[in-house]
Amino acid sequence: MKADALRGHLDPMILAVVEPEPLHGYAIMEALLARSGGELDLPTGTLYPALRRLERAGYLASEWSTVGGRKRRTYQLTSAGAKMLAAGKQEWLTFRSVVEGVLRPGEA
Amino acid sequence: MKADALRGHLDPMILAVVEPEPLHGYAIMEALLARSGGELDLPTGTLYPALRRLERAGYLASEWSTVGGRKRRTYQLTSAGAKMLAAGKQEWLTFRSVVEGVLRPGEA
DNA sequence: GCTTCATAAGTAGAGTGGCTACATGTTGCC
DNA sequence: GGCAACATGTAGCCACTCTACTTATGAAGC
Repeated sequence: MKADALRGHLDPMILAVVEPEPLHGYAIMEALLARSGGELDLPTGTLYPALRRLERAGYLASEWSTVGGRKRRTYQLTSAGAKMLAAGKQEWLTFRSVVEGVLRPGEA
Repeated sequence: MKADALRGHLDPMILAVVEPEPLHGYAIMEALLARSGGELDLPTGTLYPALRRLERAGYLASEWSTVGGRKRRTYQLTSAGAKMLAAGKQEWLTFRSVVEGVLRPGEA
């Protein structure tokens, strides 16, 4: 999977994995990896800046904690983030229908 | 639909519309608009550079012609382009399953 | 004749966001 | 002592889409 493909789709995916429960960055990486069947292996240089961006934008809120001597920054969805996630899901459906309307992926 | 969403997905879509028959730039724009149900209205500043890029890469071949006093540059798919298109369709299926695995868009 | 829209192709420059590569530190296993 | 996994982060690159602009013809409306 090419890198650019992710552009603009990563944000809702991050919001989606923290929706059911707050997670720290490393756990978010693992959740994305698991939920994508091992396909979505984000480099830290992508994830951490994305988290800060989402927090600055008000979609996530973070809190520091220490577990077993390791510092963690745990992110949870804000109400604005929940709205953004819902909008993102809707946009995905539109995007998908656009691409498939043009690509007709069945006709290989 | 946000602009970035298109990133990395535009190329296969362009290849897809010129697959059945060669088209010139303006006609490609219209074909994309039609096939996407009016959603994909590309600015010329996106399309024309993309076409040149795809030609430089060997996926498209172009030819000038004049129709009704208007100059047209008609693009057709090369065999490398056809391969690229097939690969692009496959990649789309992977990408789709990754996003939907993470997003679970049904659970709105 | 003049304006305006659709047709047709292009360039310049900006912005953004995911990437590579690097930096830092802990815990636990061999 | 050394390495893997855990955990967080920054700096800078680069590719692609965008806005805004330029050029030019044909047809319709007034």
